[in-house]
Amino acid sequence: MRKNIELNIPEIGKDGFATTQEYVYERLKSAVMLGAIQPGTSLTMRGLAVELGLSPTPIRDALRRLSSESAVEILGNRRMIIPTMLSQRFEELVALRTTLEVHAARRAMPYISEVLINELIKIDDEMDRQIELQNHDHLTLLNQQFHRTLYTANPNQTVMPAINSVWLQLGPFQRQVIEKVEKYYIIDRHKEIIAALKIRDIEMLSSAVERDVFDGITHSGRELLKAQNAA
Amino acid sequence: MRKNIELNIPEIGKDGFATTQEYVYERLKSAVMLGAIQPGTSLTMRGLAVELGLSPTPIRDALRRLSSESAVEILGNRRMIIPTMLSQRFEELVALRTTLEVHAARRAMPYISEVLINELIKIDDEMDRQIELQNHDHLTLLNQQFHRTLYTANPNQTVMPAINSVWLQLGPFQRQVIEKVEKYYIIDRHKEIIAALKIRDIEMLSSAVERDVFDGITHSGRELLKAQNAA
DNA sequence: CACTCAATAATGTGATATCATTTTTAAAAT
DNA sequence: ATTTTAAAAATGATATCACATTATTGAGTG
Repeated sequence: MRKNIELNIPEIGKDGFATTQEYVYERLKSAVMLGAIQPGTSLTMRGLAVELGLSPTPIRDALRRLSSESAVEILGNRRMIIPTMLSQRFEELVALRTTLEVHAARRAMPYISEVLINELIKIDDEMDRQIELQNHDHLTLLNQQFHRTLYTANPNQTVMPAINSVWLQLGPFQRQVIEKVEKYYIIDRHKEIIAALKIRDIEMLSSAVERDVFDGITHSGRELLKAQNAA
Repeated sequence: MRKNIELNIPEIGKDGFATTQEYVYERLKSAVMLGAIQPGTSLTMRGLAVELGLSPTPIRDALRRLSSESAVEILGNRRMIIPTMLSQRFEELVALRTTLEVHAARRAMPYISEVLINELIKIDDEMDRQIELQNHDHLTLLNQQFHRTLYTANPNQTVMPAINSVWLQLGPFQRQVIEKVEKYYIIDRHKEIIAALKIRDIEMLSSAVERDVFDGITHSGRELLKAQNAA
């Protein structure tokens, strides 16, 4: 029997998307980002087509796009799965994420305005509220919104696609971390980032972003992987 | 009348590719990389399908993949073009390329072996031969092979897709630089990279890679853009 | 009970058809 | 000549179909 894939993602509604393919892409992307699809799950075009009530064509497009972004892995036998995390890959991903986000923040610095800082403060305030509610999905999205707002302050930035790809690759694992690590403290380094922006201190900004990435997933991710290896 | 797209790329032959889509992708990728398709050229699925004697389906897959990698731009009206280079985008791309390649080199350092160094020397020797022949296409490919060999020494690296994307975005412009800048010196920083690898000096490696990117395209690219703005 | 292997089902790929939208064209109007 | 505009052609998006390849199943065998 076919193993049904859980897509318990808030239905976004096909409206507002120019094409069906884009709708499927955004839906699957958020499912991967938020870890709604378990690593190891194999995806089939026809299966998803039935599940979403569409023809395989737009599904195929969306899956290809996701595989371009390393969000889904194409096996030799043409099967597609959400990759499982391994310790070495994890280390590479967080190192790359740090490099990319520090780069993006530094390149955004010249474009920081008071308006943008206020926008970031607003997002961060909303995050504080969601931390109390322990709403992890919403928190993940807000966290990404915070970082994306900062990095896209630079109107010519070319780094967001790479950052998105890394986020996608870490998404499913982060969900596992949140679920399985008991004491998952959300430490908010955004205050430091905002402080650095206010005084236009690029070195302080760099290290604040670096710490944000480290505290956000690196430490607890390593713990989970160590526990998995021991078992 | 339809403007025919020049695809004067050495026919690679459909053999050796698992799927037609992959063949089209590799063919178009090398065309973009080597600048065989002029920036501003608009690509149509049906046009390419006729040109390559295939159905639109695999063409579509390949184009979508290339657009995921920012090699082709999708306009609002669903048209696709090879993007033209602008000064600000160029600065972002070379800065990102530097960041990514320095990162990749540093993460590869622990995996460097004597065998790998010899492989790099072999590629570099071949480059020296091609420099004399002024064979720019072959040189570009060898240069990429040199860098890819270094970065993929790390078996867990996750940065190559991002580097490939940047290479693709700089490809068409680099061709223009080679063609239009009179004195296009190819300065070979690979000797420095190899020397740094031999003595396992990571800071020397970082700055050698940085200089290699700068000398390779940054300086002459800026000159061309300045000349274009003046005109 | 474990294993082999053939038949059956399911899958990804690529081609074709249809449709709404966009681009091109060329004739008409100024 | 230049602009307007309506008809024609071309295009991308999606659905459907055919086919070769791969996975699954289950009966037979040890």
